[in-house]
Amino acid sequence: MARRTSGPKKKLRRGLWSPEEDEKLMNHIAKYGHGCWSSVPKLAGLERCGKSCRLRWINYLRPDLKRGAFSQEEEDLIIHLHSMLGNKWSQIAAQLPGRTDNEVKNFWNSYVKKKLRQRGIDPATHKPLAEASSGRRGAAAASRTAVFSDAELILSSSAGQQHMPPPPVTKAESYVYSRSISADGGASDGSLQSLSGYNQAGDFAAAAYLQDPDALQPCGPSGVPAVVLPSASSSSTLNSMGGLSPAATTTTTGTDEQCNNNSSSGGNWSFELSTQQSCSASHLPWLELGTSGYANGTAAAAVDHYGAALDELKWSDYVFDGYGGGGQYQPQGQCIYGDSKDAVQFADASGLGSSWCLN
DNA sequence: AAACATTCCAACCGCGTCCGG
DNA sequence: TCCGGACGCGGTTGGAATGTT
Repeated sequence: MARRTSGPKKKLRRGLWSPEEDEKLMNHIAKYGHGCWSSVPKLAGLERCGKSCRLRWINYLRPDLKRGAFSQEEEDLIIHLHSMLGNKWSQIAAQLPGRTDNEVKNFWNSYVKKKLRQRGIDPATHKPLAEASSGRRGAAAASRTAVFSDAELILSSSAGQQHMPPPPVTKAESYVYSRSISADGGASDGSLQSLSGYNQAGDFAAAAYLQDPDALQPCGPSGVPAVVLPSASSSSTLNSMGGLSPAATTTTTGTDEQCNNNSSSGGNWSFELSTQQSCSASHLPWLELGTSGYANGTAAAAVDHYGAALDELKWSDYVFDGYGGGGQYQPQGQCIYGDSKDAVQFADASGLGSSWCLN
């Protein structure tokens, strides 16, 4: 086991952080940014290791963190992303503004896992528990949960539209829960319907299909409209401090130091669609959009629509109550964020005007 | 009210990756 | 190319908070 600290230096504090320590760290970072984490404790007057300071900042002290319980939409998104990405908590958290990987991980382990198991779903594989224990009991469970096989997962309401090939990474398994599950099968309570976030209304309508987990990376080769949001678990942390517009980082991937320099001014958050290229959402290489939800036509129209709406959206709205709060649950409309380090993809999988993105 | 059990989450740990010297 | 420091990530743990008996 590696030494926890280097050399016979003075003993470093461990365990819970005191309010005084928090204040020191916050003050230091507010003034100077974190720079090199290993130097932070010394400069901030803390008897902690840099790693501990970094963790404390990322998971607790950052001003852009979203607090409180996970919303149903967040839960659905987590489940869906986990089905594709596995335990890539940082990538999952990158899709959840204001949430940290640690938070998502804890939420998963303490709540979602149990919930899925109660539904007869293996949280590790997102397949029926029945598959692990074959036999009549398993078959019954499979029937009860009505989870589709991978081959059936990628659905589109467009007749004749070819399914995308299966993701190349085996972990990437995505499927949906049908609402047509028998009433006594656990779906009637409504919770299962929303488990994957796909079955709000009647028949399965549309689902975002990620071609592969890497597709979550921003700015695919074809160059797509991007909306940049601060991530709770990324190195872009400081972009979100002090009122810096997330959009400011749309086309730049600055260093932490650069971020620090940009974080001094106040003001409202705003979103902007980058204008790198005009691009139809249907060209998104990483996303297949079901079309039935597009009442107004093309995916490109959706992008335009979002672009206009986002221009007026304040970050604070987005973070603190924009996540569909108060509105009808519309899980198909989701902002699918790219890797927070650079940019964020904005995607809609069902219909216009849906979801927390637009308030 | 006390003892015990369970849950939850902040923090720690170790490993992998990146990058500069 | 190698080495070491810094960082990021996922898994695990400790203990406070909460629930149950």
